[in-house]
Amino acid sequence: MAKSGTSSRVLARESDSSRSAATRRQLVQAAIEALKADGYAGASARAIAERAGVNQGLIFYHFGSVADLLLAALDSVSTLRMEQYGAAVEGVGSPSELVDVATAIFREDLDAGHVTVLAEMIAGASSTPGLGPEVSARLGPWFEFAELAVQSALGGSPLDSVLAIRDVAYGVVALYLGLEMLTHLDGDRTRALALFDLAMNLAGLLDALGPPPPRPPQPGAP
Amino acid sequence: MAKSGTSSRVLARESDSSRSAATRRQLVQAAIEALKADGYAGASARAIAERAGVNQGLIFYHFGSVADLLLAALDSVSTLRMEQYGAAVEGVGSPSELVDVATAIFREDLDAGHVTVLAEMIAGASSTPGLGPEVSARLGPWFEFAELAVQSALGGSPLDSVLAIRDVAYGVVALYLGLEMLTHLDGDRTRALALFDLAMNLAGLLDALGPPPPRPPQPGAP
Amino acid sequence: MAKSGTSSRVLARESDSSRSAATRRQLVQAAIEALKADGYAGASARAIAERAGVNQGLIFYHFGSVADLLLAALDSVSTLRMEQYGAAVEGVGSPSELVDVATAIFREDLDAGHVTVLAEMIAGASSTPGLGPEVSARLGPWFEFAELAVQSALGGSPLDSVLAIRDVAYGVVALYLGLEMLTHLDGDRTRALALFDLAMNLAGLLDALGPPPPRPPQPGAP
Amino acid sequence: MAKSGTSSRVLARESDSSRSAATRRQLVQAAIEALKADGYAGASARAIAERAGVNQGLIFYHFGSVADLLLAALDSVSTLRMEQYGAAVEGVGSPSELVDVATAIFREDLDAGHVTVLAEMIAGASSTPGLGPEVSARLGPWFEFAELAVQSALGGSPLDSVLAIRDVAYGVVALYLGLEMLTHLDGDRTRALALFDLAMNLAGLLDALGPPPPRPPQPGAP
DNA sequence: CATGAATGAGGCTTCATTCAT
DNA sequence: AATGAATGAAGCCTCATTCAT
Repeated sequence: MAKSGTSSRVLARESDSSRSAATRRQLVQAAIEALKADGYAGASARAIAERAGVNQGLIFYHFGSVADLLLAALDSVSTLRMEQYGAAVEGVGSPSELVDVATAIFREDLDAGHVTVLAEMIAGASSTPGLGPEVSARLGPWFEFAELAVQSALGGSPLDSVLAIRDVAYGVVALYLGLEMLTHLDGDRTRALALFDLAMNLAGLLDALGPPPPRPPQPGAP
Repeated sequence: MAKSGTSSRVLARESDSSRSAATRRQLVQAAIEALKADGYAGASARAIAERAGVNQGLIFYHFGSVADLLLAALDSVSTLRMEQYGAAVEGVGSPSELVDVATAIFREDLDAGHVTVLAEMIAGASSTPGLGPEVSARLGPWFEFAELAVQSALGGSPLDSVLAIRDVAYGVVALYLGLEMLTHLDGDRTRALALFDLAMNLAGLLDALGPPPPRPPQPGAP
Repeated sequence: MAKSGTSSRVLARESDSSRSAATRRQLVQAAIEALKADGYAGASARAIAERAGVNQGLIFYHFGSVADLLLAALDSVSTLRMEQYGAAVEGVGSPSELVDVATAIFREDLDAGHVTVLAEMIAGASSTPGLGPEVSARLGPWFEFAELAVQSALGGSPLDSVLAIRDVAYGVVALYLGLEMLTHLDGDRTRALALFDLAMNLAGLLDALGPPPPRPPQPGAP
Repeated sequence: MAKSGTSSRVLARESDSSRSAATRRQLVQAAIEALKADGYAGASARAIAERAGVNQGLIFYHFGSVADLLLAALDSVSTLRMEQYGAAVEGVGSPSELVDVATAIFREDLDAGHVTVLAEMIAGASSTPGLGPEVSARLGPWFEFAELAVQSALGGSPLDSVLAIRDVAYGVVALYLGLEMLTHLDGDRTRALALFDLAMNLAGLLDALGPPPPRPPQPGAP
């Protein structure tokens, strides 16, 4: 509808195909790659600009600061992952199904290093004044999604009463983060994946205890 | 006699209270504090030396490089924590006792920031070539201790057969790490501690299922 | 018809209220403000454009370079001040009247920062090749006005023979400049204003010595 | 007495001949030259270091910031000039003698550009947050010296009652500053020097009015 | 052992200016 | 006329490390 390039600077968040948007996309992508490959301390303006094949000054022109670019990178990863996660969890109704889906997703995350971005930003926030709250705010979706997933798997099971969904979700995110860090550190996925197998065993138990899984969301049903 | 730097010091009475050792201790301590306060990227030679009230050059004289000093700091934290953990877990015989002890330890870790050092080193390893394997090697004791703890709580329970102790231990360390990172990020301990409460509930269930704790040392029992 | 940028604008009714002229005026005004607030080194293209609420590129489109815009700003301030000065000095016939008027003008200059622009440009000229002569040329009116004023107050007095009007005028401008700089530096007007009081005392002496002011335009006198 | 190089960093203000002091001296000298030649905006870290033939980082090692180096440069110029001024004014007892001495000094200042440093720092202070008060504080000696000089020339004359010494001194400094700026701008010393001739004429008048100049400082004489 | 000075590279950010649209 | 994107140099400052003393 709007012709490309006339969108005001503030609103130009969506991927229009203007030159500006292309540069921004390149920079965000390069920032993500730099975080994955060289960690927070290695994601410098120079390194990112080089990776993007773009003038260093453009980082500041488009994002104002390196930290803001990194936050944009985190946003990008979060958004994409949340979409992916949401699609994957759709239709999950039992613990074992959830673990199944989660395993596939986790494998993908490990291979592509998506969560590394999150982990590096969390750890890096210690070093950059003012970054902490920004990163913290961007964790919201991760918690929300985890709650959704936990709810969809555990809701109605006997554990529901014992476990506060919100707390479990917090732990799930923490565990996910920790597993990614350990795996990234030594490059050995097997130990983390073994845990998912183990989770699958437990999920089998829960499946048996739980109610015959109906169709997931049943608003209005007493 | 001793291979540790007492060489030309005539008066060095005790093995490691030479001036050299004192400096080393100061630097290690300062490195730990720098990692806690300013993260990996903030733990620079200058920052550490300043904190230690010591000349920058001494870092390189005593440790060869900043990275090596940071590793020494990690070693120090690991050793101290392992001793503490070991002492705390001694005599634990049931899941609920373990969770009890773990909660106290975790609270201490959060307050003092011990695990922050570990987390920052893991995340920072991405940015410094060659650091990864060194950090990885230093994770060994953490895994071993976690296995010990899990074993002492779960051994003999019906879950013993379903769960590979080693895998659970891996997950425990990951979770611990992730919880510390999240807590450190937003400065809110309540959500992490809620998880421990929740774990206590679960442990209560396991207590009931498990066998009356057999061997562990029972002073006072005739 | 007019050589000033109304070229392709059909509707440009008045000679200089075209859009172009408005932009130029905004930029000149913003440059003046930038010089007052942030000095020469703070009057960058970006800072000025931001202040003007206008695109950075327009500075170069309309003025060719930042230096040229700053010169235009200096021109603007000079012109406006000269008009004001001229109006104020009109009808002054004695030393004390002159000091009276000068005090009011000086106070105004201090409050509004007009002379700051001049001082910053003079000092800044050292840093920008080729700027010196341009600024120097723009000092002409200030000297001329000062001569006029000195002449109108001292002309015919016994001092007239001892003092070269032109030299006194030079000193007056220098003093004005110096007082503005010192005042601007520490934000304390009192010391500079005390000097004007003192000048008033001296002027009183000169009044007594001088002849009853003869020629100057005396409207109303038959 | 103390062997060179053992003086603590804080106290090392005086010119000892350690390597450190030599570098500092070079940097201060280079900063002065840069201010004279290229003004405040041209006195960048790079430019100064290059002029000093010294690594850029040493500026920050020795002075902490460019601004602090520039202040050290101002200190250096002030101190040296004050010594020179003090020596020159010694023994001055009449207005004409003072003007005589002042003329010689001014000529020297113009040729060497000493006051340019002061003027550039005053003007530059607008552009650098926090610099103003520091520069202002360093003006103290200039005012004090001017008061001393004015007092030694005017004290006891009939003008003494009409003129507040302190205010006149303020004006003298302002005039000196302004003359230096104007002269530096257009490279023409003649107009400023003509003013000193003019001052000499006035001083002649004052000499006649004043008391027979005794020997200047007469402590104990009622 | 310890100090402080030095180095050269690289950190983030802003500069004046140009150019395509 | 005006916009916004781009460039390359330069701004200040900190980095890890080395070396002479």
